[in-house]
Amino acid sequence: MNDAEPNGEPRSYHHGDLRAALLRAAEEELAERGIDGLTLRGCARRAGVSHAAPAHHFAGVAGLLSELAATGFERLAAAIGARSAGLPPGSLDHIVASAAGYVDFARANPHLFRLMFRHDRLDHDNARAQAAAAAAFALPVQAVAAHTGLADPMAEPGAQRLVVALWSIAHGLADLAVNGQFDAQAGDDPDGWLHAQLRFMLGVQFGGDPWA
Amino acid sequence: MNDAEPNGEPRSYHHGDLRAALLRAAEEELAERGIDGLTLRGCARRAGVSHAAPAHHFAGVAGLLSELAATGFERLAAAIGARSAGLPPGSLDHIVASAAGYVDFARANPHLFRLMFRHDRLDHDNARAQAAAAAAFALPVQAVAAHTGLADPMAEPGAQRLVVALWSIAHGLADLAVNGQFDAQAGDDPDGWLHAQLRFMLGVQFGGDPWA
DNA sequence: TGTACATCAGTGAACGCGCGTTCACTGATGTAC
DNA sequence: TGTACATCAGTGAACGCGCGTTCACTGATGTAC
Repeated sequence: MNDAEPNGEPRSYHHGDLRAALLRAAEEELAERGIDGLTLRGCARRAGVSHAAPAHHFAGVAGLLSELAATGFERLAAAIGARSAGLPPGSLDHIVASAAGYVDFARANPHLFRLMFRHDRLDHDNARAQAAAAAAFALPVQAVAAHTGLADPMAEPGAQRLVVALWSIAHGLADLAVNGQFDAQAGDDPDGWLHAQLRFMLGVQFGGDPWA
Repeated sequence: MNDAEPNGEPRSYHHGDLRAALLRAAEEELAERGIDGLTLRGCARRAGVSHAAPAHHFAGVAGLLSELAATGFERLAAAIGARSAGLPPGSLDHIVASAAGYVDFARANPHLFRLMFRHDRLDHDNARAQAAAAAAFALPVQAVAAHTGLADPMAEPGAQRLVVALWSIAHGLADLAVNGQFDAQAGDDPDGWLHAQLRFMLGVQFGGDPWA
């Protein structure tokens, strides 16, 4: 079957980069079958390797899922950063773009997004996942810092509420959208509908004119 | 073992109300083991009945979970109604109380709350679950109708955005809280912290003075 | 340059597990007459 | 009031399934000398 690399070279006994290949396979399994349909054996199968091989690279299915979740948080942060790059830090445009990055990431990777919050399936002390999550959660804090001019928004109750508001609004809209709750309302332009909704909500919270 | 009812009467061969007993057992299993730890066999075990008995009452595990989810939506609507009852319809107090009912229900029933949105585990066409979900989702529409004076808020873009804002804010805060994301901020009074946060967010959206 | 050896990364068979489901069955209940 | 019978709601054994994990193994690689 899969005894050759894409370039046509025969595959050696040693895979060479099985760990990365398993992570790719796991992400595909996740996208196709969902979190509960993902198994170590299935990932090994997809990677073209015996079912016992993953044990050499991951601490069980929780270890593999945690690495996937870490990747998810890293990509989430990257998506937010890419969206808001170039916009004036702390501006409403910057904040709306950040939230849009959050929502769009969730919609593009629904199962990965859900996995990232499924603590029951993740290794509680995977260092990379914890760091990636912390880095992603730091983004709304930075946005509010720029918006308010405060060095540490979390130390000031009003600014902390703004941070939590930003995060909750993006997360709530993303989660409901991922669950298909807006299918009836969003019509044939869900992107436009969701972004208008975000701009409305954040415009009110962050002081712009929401009706503009 | 469990061959007697709580009142001491010996249990007959026929259970009498096994369906209800299985639902109770299922809810306990759900609370203790989570969605993925709940099995038909486990529910039967807890109800003190053979593992094949549930097949007489539910269409597989999806059928049982859907009934649980339906109960969840019914209780969610009841919790929201109980919280906001007596407050002036459409007032900020009414809206904040409704959202607080949503958030508190989620925190009190984390696994049930998660189950209600796990479409992959539910029967897509369970009539009771669909009706219960629709009834719950009608509450924010009614709240905005009272707030704006519009008969059908969903027909007017601005009011529709208010409905979605109310729902997203409550849902986002609830979901993040259930996932423990605010443990660091909420301190030793999570109720007070969450309610202050809700009042802040909704106060901005619904026109009161959020700093009051 | 060659050889011995340790280490690493895979294989494939085997294990036990709990699950959902099926099946023939049996005890209990209700109804017709 | 009694009897026959159909139906219902449970039982318990059995099935096949895919899973995670373990195990002895083997091919490939790297290193010491």
